[in-house]
Parts: sequence; structure tokens; C-alpha cells
Amino acid sequence: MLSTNTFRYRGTVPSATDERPYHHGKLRAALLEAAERHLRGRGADELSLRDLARELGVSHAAPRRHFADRQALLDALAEAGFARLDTALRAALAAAEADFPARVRAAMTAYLRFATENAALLDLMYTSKHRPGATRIGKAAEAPFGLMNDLIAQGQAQGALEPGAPERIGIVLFATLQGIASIINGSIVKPELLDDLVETAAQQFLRGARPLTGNS
Amino acid sequence: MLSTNTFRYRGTVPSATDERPYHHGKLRAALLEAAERHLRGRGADELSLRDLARELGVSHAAPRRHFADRQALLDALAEAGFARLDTALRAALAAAEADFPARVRAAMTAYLRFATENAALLDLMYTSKHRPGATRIGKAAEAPFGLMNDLIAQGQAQGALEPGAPERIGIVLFATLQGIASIINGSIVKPELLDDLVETAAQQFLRGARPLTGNS
DNA sequence: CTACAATGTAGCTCATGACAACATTCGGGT
DNA sequence: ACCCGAATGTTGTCATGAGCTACATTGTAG
Repeated sequence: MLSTNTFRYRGTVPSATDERPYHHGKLRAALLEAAERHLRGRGADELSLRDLARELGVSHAAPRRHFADRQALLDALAEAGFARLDTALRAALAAAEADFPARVRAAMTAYLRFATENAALLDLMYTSKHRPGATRIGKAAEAPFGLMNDLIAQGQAQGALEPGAPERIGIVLFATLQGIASIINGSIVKPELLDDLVETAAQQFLRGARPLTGNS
Repeated sequence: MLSTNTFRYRGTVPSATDERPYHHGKLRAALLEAAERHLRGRGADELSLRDLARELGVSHAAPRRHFADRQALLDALAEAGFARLDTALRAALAAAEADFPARVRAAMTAYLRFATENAALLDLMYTSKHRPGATRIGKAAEAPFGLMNDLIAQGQAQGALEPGAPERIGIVLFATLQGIASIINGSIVKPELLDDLVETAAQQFLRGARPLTGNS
């Protein structure tokens, strides 16, 4: 597509000079890749379409061919983010021990690893001004959520968690993770405390949601 | 310019006509008030200084006399937000029963009430790009934090919580609150579930952080 | 090989934040 | 009272970015 000329440029090879081909070829993918890179460290509101266009050596209006507006690019980033998060969680759970506490810790750690390494992206994923027709994002978000619910259900089956709707327990666990990510990313607490926080949260969760055995 | 005669006011009260006085008089306070109002529903990034100026019937450059730049206004909003949050929490705790579980629920409810009613403001308070010299915000944030720690310490004194550094336990509780606020404000879960979530989180916290009595 | 779709470009409008130069008002010192 | 400097507000300007339209180039299906 972008390589191996079929006679364009009438006899001269474009790469021989610094001439860019008129068509970038993979602009959409390149924009997403560059945007995600820009998102590391900076916030989403500092992401400029024109900036990306400049970086990719393309005119300021070119991105519009692939994303109707700025928000569309952000939505696409969020959607891709959920896919990456899902992959990371699945990988972590696949590599984890079989016993429930270990699996919970593995999932929590993997989530927070993703959340702290992709702070701005995470923010985008969850605050992406859900405009009326943002079904794709909601759809993409279901995968990680389902994973968490499966984990909870598994814990209940093993008798490690009290019975009941998995969502009821799962949402609070998810909220705690989200909150930890938030206070780390917001520099409220030092990143060094992350492991400590995860361990405390895991213990509280496992103790707080286990079945009632005799005493109150 | 907009007033023709140079002799305006000379013995007449300005409010008698619709002429605005050259000096607004309380521009800073009015800006903060208007900004906070604009923040309800919309996000902080949609807050425009020029918009505020227009609304207050003042020139587009006037706000600059009171806030060096946009971020300075946002910082001031965040600072005021922490003060309001502190007030709300203190009021809730003052009105609460003496027993620890009731006080925890009161604090959690008050926090989440503030958080959901001031979504954009809360976001501002915790993501306000902490620029190097943002000491004022950090200072303002300490009050609510101290309150939470006091509550934890009180629970420990009553034997309702395991001993240890209050922060260690408190941070996780705070994170959970923050996370619940985040998923409600981000429309991940329906607002109607808020009370349910609070109750579940409270139960898990009280059970998960209480002293170990005999069994593991 | 030709018409049309896809993709990229150039140039415009509009809004905003930041800045500078100037105007008006307020208040304190004499 | 009066004057002068400090606050506070105004107009004008610039740079940047989003979004739009008209146009140019390339890819491709028929």
C-alpha cells in the first residue's frame, strides 16, 4: 500500500528524495499511535489534532478524514484502551495461581499497573463524555467488567466470598481500584505506596466480603 | 466609550440607570461564583474566562486582574471546594450518632453527596495539575483528610477497627469513596445505585478493617 | 482506461487565552 | 481638599486550535 511502487511518480522512487507520498497510507493508525504516545504524561485536553498532524508530516485538516472531530479520536483511543486493559487483565489472570486470594491480588495489581502507566488514557476511558451514541465504548468496557464479575463468581463458588449478585461486590472492588488509581495519578499519595495500598485493599476486601462464619 | 458623558455620576446614584460603574467592585468573588455555577453539569475544560466575563458584563481582559491565568482561577475554585467539602463533612459528623458505624456511614454519605453534586469541581480538586507552587491547594486539602483520619482513630479507640497507622486504613477508605464518586459521575453505574453502593462499601469496610477476633 | 470514492491540502472563520497599552477610579498622605 | 500612585477595567492584538469548504491527488472498481 504505501510501499512498492506501481509506477507512481513516473520513474523516480519517492523514498529516494524527502518527498512524502500524497497519501500517507496508514494515517488513522498513525494518528492513534501518536495520540496514545502524546497521552503519556500529558492530559487529554492538551492533545492537539494539529500537533499530531504536524508530527506525522501531514496537513492540519488531514485527520478530519479519519475522525469527524476531536472527540471522535478520543473515543477511539478510549475504545482501544479498553481492549488493551482487557488483554492485560486476561494475561495476568492466566498467569496467576489458582487460589482465589492470589487471583484477586493478580487482577488488582494488573489493573493498577495499567491505570498508573496509562493515567491520561484511563481518565479518557472513564470520563469520555458519553455522548448519546457512544455505544462502541460501552461495548468495549464490558469485557473487563465481565472479567471482574467472573472472578467474583469464582470466589463465591470457592466459598471465599459471601453469596449474592457478583456485581454488588464487584462494583465496590472496582471502585476501590479506580479510587486508588485516582489518588496515585492525582499525586495525592506517593507512587511508592502503591503496593502497600494494594495489599491493604486486598486484605480488607477478602476479609470484608467473605462469608459470615459464626461471629457477627 | 460606552458612556458618552465624562461627567457621569456627579450626584446621581449609578444604580438609577442601567449604566454599570467602571469598576465592578466584587469581580473576583463574582467570577468564582459564576465559575462554580458553570461547573455544574459541564466539565472544567469547557469553562471559558471570556464567557464568564461576558456573563458578568465585563470586558474579556478584566478577569486577568484577579487571576493571572485560567489555571489560577481553577486553582482558586479547587481551594474553595476543599473548604466547602470540609464544612460539609464536619456538619455531617456533628449531626451523626456517637457509635462508630453510624459515623462512618454519615461521613461516607456526606462525602459522596458532595462528590456527586459537584462532580466537575471534585475532579478539579483532585486533578488540578499540581503545578510546583500549588501549596495553597495542598493546604486546603489537609482539612478534610485530617477529619477522616480523626474518624479512623476514633474507631480504633472504640475497638471497632484494627490498630495501626490511621492513614493506612483511611487511604483505602478514601480511595473507595473516590472510586464510587468516579463511577457514578462517569455514568458507569446508575446514580440510583449510590445508596446501595455506600451501604455495601460501609459493610465491607467495617468488617474488613475490624480487629481480628480469634478466627483468621 | 475511465469515472468515482477515498484521502490529503489550502485557506478561511470563529473562539479562546495571553499580553500590552491605555483609561478610570480609589485611597492614602500631605 | 488635592494629588499621585495603586487597583481595577477596557480596547486592541497575536498565536493557537477546531471545524468547515473548495479543491487536488491517488486508488480502484467497473
